[in-house]
Amino acid sequence: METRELRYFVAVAEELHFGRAAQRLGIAQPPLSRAIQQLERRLGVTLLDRTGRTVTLTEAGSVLLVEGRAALDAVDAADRRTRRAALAAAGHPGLVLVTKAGASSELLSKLLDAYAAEPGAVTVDVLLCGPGEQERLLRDGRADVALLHRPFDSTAGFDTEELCAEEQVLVLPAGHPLTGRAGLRMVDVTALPRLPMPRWPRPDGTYPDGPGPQVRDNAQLQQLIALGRASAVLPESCRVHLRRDLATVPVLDAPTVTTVIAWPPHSRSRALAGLVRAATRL
Amino acid sequence: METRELRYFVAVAEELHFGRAAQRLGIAQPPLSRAIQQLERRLGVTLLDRTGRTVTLTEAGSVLLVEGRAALDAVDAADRRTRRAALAAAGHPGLVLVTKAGASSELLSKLLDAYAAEPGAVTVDVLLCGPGEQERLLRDGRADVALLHRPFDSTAGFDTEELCAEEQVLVLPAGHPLTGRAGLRMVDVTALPRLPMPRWPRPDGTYPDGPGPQVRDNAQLQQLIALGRASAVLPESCRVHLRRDLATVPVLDAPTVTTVIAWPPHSRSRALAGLVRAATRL
DNA sequence: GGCACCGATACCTCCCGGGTATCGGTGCAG
DNA sequence: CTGCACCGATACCCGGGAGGTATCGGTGCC
Repeated sequence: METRELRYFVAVAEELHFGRAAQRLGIAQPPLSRAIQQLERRLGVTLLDRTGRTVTLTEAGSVLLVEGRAALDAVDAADRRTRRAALAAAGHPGLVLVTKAGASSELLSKLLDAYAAEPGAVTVDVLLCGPGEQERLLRDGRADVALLHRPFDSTAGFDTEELCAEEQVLVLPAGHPLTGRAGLRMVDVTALPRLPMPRWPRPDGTYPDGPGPQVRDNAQLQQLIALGRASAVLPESCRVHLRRDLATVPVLDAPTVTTVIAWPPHSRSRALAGLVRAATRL
Repeated sequence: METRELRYFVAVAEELHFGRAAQRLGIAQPPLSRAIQQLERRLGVTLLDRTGRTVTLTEAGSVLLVEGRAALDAVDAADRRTRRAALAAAGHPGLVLVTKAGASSELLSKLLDAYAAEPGAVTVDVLLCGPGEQERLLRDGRADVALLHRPFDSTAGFDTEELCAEEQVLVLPAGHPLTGRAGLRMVDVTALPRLPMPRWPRPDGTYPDGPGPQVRDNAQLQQLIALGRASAVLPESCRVHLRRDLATVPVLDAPTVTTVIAWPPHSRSRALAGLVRAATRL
């Protein structure tokens, strides 16, 4: 199986439309149809049902969508990591660390300081991204190491080391009646129809349905909470960089958030090992 | 990057010889040379040093060897898992479980029995293989799930669940003087020049250097021990299927062996989930 | 210094990936 | 029910590139 075929199939499987997929790939529709047919013939498997006017994935097709994406990420990772290894050999070493924008900033700066103090430390570029993007960046080689937050982020397929665990708090506009409470339960939180949880974009840019406002970043979220249009349950470490017009109340039965440092398995980089060592010593 | 290019590069990187690599790939040498050059040009990276008569890997080349193998495994896995998904959809479901030949046989049979008793259980094909091959089989899709033994096997990149931990014992010919001891230390074991540890083949079929005899499977190993030509440190569960003319002595400071059940991340199979559930309930 | 070895180059062929034009089936509007 | 718009498949053509053979050029060893 060639990566070209995989890329073509993934495009069709995502669009469920040969014309749009071809457009996205920058080729005409007929060659795309033929490539998919050839792929199906070589695999001996029907991947798509073209019944009438709609295209749907077969069982095997959805497996290939998932596995094919993973394989393409692995190929991309090979490409990028090779390029970066060449740069590193040419005297420009460096690590790319990715983490969710606005999370664990305190831990992160402590980590960077601790690592920078080590002998032989290397420049660390920090990449901030939206929720759910980190795993992708780590898998396809755009990043070398990530700070992930269980249970929100999946650590499947990575090596990890736990760094810290923290409870979660409900973030409210200052002066809200609940502010006086010493602790809340999740049922109390979901019983706040006037302050619904905001909706974050999915990796593809669309938003899930629900009552809450759409939100794109942390500043937006805080403003909405301050305006009394939303509330949010966040790890307690968020308090240090919260606006002054917001208050927090511990949520006693919210899941504990564990911050972990994660990296792709089989990493052999000396610099990465040093960073992980520095992290575990924090 | 196309998988063809990756396959070519991996062949050359493993052989460190364009002629042999071309032969292995079933093509002539000149197209192979050109393909590698083109790959280097497209990456903008020198992968191989052709200084005079020998070919060596550059730093970037060794990265691409490791990453490229992983990527090719991922592509193979996509292929195989898609085929198997089609078979499963056609009414022939089934799981392939791989484990080291001669290890954890008791645990394995208990696991298979427990799983078979579950409602909706599916046929489980058991694949036995040599040491170090399991991870490969799991990564490239030839197996769905594995029983691995830490710290011998690496679980990097897989999801795992611990099943049991056991201490290790030294296996000796019956009647050996040490047989009477209640426990040993590793220093006692390495101080047995007359009974050296055997040498197992590496994944590529070659043997490491050392004083011990070469050994290919469990029966060979036991015969060599019975003959007084070798000894071995093995998990204590091996005792149940040991020949009668062998004896065991606990090794107190040998690393604990943990048997884990491992599967590729992102597995969405119902059958696999059932098997893992059965395993954790053992 | 000659020779054997090995990767690179030159040059040719043919397959296959991609393009355009068109067909054929499906579902919706009027 | 009929026409039409939509969409994937087919027919056919073209060009690039992958693969083959012959050969060159550099290196190291006898």
